[in-house]
Amino acid sequence: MPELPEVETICRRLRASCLGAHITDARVLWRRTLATPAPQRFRARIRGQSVRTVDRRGKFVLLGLSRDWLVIHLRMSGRICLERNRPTLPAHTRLVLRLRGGQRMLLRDPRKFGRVWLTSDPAELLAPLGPEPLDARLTADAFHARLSGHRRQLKTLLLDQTFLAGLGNIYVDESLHRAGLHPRRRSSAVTGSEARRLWRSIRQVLRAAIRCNGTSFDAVYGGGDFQRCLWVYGRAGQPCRRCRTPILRTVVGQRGTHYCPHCQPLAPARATQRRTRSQP
DNA sequence: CACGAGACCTGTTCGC
DNA sequence: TGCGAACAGGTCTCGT
Repeated sequence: MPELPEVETICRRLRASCLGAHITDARVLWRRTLATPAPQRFRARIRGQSVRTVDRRGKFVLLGLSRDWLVIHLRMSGRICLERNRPTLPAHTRLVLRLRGGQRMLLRDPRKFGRVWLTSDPAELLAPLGPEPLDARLTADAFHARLSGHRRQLKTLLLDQTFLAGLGNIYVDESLHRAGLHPRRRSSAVTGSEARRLWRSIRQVLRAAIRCNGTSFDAVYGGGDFQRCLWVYGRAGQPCRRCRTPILRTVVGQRGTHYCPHCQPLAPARATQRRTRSQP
C-alpha cells in the first residue's frame, strides 16, 4: 500500500507522537511478520528500549531505538496505529508494542505481507536501495545516466527499488503521465530532455503528494488527499484531464498500468501534433 | 540482463 | 441473492 509519500507522512506522525516512547513489552501475533529475530529473542531484546529517532528510507520506516533499529516495511496492506489500551485488539493486528504509560503501537496488516526487522545495523538491509528521488544529489543528468544504464520498460524500472527508492504503482503511473512518456518506453532510448521531464515529474508528483499527506482510497491508509489529484491511476475509461482521451488500463510487469494513449504515445509523436493539443 | 509466472495473504468488487 | 473470478498501494524467487 504505502509508497514514499504515505510512508513519509506516517514517519512525520510517528515523530510527533512517539519520540521518547519507552517499550515495555512486545507481542507477536503472526510469526512471519517478524523477519528477524525470532519472536522470543525479539521480545527479550526490544523490552526496555525507547524510540530515539524516526526516519524513512524508500518505503522503509526506521525507528532508532536505544540500542537497535526497528525497521518496518508495510508492503501492501500494513498500517501503524498508536492507541490507548482497548479491551480487545483490532482486526488484523500482527504485532503489538506495549509502551510505558498505557499506550501501544500496533502493526495491523490484513494481507500479512508487512515485515519487521530488529537489528543493530540496518545497513545491509538498505544497501540494495537506489537513490532517494527527492535527494538533491540526484540531478537530472545523473538520473538520465541511470536510465541509460538499463534497457528496460520505464514502468518496471521505476518500480524497481534498487533503481530508485520509494516509487510504487500509483506514483509511477502519475509521473509517467505528467512526463508524457509511455510506460513501455525503453529506458535506454529516453532522450536527455525526456529524462529531465521525467525527473522533474517524479519530484513534482511526490512533493505534491507529501503536501496532501499521501493518497487514501480506503481504511488501509487514511488522512491523505492526493486521490483527488490523480490524473491516470484508477481512472480507466475516464477522460484524460489534459486532452479528454479516455484513459487506458493495461498490464505492465504484472501491475495494473494506467495511461493516456494520446499524451503518452509509444512511438514518438510528431512534434506538431503534441504541441497543438497540449498548448492552451 | 530483462521479463513473465508464481508465491506470499486476505478482503473487496465485479460479472454472470 | 449467490458465487467464483478478478483485482488490490509490494517484493521475492525461479525459469527462460
